Amino acid sequence: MLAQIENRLPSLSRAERRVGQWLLAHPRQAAEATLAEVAGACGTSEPTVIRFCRRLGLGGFRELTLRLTEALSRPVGYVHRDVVADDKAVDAAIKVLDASIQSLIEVRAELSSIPIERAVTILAGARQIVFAGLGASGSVAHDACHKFFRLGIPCSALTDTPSILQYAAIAEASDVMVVISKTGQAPEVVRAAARRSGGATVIALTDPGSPLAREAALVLPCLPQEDTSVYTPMSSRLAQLALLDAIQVALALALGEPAITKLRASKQALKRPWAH
Amino acid sequence: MLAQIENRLPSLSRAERRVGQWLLAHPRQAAEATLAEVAGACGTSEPTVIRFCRRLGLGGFRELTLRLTEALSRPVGYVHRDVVADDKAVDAAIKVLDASIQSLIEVRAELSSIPIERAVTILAGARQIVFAGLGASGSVAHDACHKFFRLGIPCSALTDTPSILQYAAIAEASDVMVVISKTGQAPEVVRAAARRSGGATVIALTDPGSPLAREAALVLPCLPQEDTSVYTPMSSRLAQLALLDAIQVALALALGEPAITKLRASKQALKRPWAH
DNA sequence: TCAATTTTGAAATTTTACTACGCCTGATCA
DNA sequence: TGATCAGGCGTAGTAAAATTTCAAAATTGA
Repeated sequence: MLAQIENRLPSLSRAERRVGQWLLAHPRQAAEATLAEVAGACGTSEPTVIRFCRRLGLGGFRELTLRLTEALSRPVGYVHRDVVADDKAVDAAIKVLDASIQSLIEVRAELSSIPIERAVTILAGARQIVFAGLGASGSVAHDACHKFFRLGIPCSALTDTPSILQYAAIAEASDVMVVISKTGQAPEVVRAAARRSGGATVIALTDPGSPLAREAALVLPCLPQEDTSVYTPMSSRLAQLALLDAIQVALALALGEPAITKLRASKQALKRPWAH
Repeated sequence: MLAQIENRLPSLSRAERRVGQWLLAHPRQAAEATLAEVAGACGTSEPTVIRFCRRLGLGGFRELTLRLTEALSRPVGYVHRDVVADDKAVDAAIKVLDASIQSLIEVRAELSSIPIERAVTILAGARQIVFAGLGASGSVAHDACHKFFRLGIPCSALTDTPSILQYAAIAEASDVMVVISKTGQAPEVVRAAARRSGGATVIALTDPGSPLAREAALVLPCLPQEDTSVYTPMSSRLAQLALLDAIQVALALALGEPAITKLRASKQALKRPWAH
């Protein structure tokens, strides 16, 4: 539709061409606007806009808005396009979503090279699972904790340096410490993983080449995607969450009936517990 | 959109349900029809159709046709297949990832019916933003807090009932309270939103039909997808995170240079601060 | 410069979306 | 069982938006 407008542009009269140009420049706005608004924005009159529609083979203004929304909602693929300063809020939001979707698709593609099986084996034997992460990784840790404890496994989340160091000092052999850190550089966290007591197992969600990765029994790679743009949010964090989701489900399968029962019970408990 | 209609169907009155059913049965026809035609086809009156639109959170019939054409013009991808007990770990993981991707794609598709613009306007004027959520929504709150405070706006995250109630009692007019709750039923949280002091603005990330939604100045809908399978992880939570990402970026754009500078500085601060 | 033709917008007209109001049904309680 | 009330629903009216009419202005070709 937009291409068609552009095509027809040269063959139109001055006022109608103004209409076409404005539509191309503000398609989203145009799709929501009324006839009068469009005419006003183009500095022309309502009949001109209608004649414009007819000349494009449309029945009227009503049909124009339909064809426009259609054109705008056709997905262009989820390739990452950078957010730019003059994007409208919705355009920016779409770009951010696309980036997030893209990063999940990448994880999915890499899935077979991620040692999920081993992670599940290790976690299945854990006396307790401790998730550790600082800053943004802290919320990932919290989230993971919420998720895994529903399987009936004792879990906790540590999100500050002193707690992590203290825990490392008292860890036991059958504990599993899941350390989350995008860069894997934070020295205190690396130290905690290195000096853990009792030979607790460390699983690291981090950059495979980082110092933290070297201390871990198992690395779940978290591809360090470039944060080129200031606007880029941490979509790698979404990927981490999704990966942990996947592992949790796989773990539930591995644990079998008892875990499933607990899962079901914990879901049940949330079902309007406040009803009468 | 269509999914949303189907979702809402049971909670509608008889005449409105007829409208919804007809829309689901003849979506393409519906997108082109006029209000009178739809009313006629459903064997009901025009006001009923309009009330139906309003109940779905749309501005009116005009918006319904837009959302419908939108829904019709996009293909469906990553279909959700349930995890079954004899899946291998990787198979299960792939299914979980697919479900997550799908839920993000759905959010992306619904984006234009989500009042992002208004959310940005409200947040841009906030003296402070308080994110409140219990349980799994608590980690979403934490995450959001981490994200928005990097724009230079005072933020906090409250993840337990007493804190939330206490805060509600001392909220000020220019505060914004972002309440996160998938079901929107938790009575204490609803009470906190209802009894906030000083007329603070409430934004709710919740089911549009819930009690919590009624207390909010703005609802960011969070489609209550059926947790049919025990294995289904809370992928709605991923969607919430992604949506908040999008809003944060849109807000950064709206705030302009000062916020961008702070964002850049906060990113810079993370760049190997421990090097030499 | 003057018709012939096209382009354009003001105003009238029709169609469409929306609102106010009151009736009706079905539920609740005495 | 009957009175009362809330909510759902449609009639009829209103506002607004789209479309048509028509005449004035601009453009073109001699």
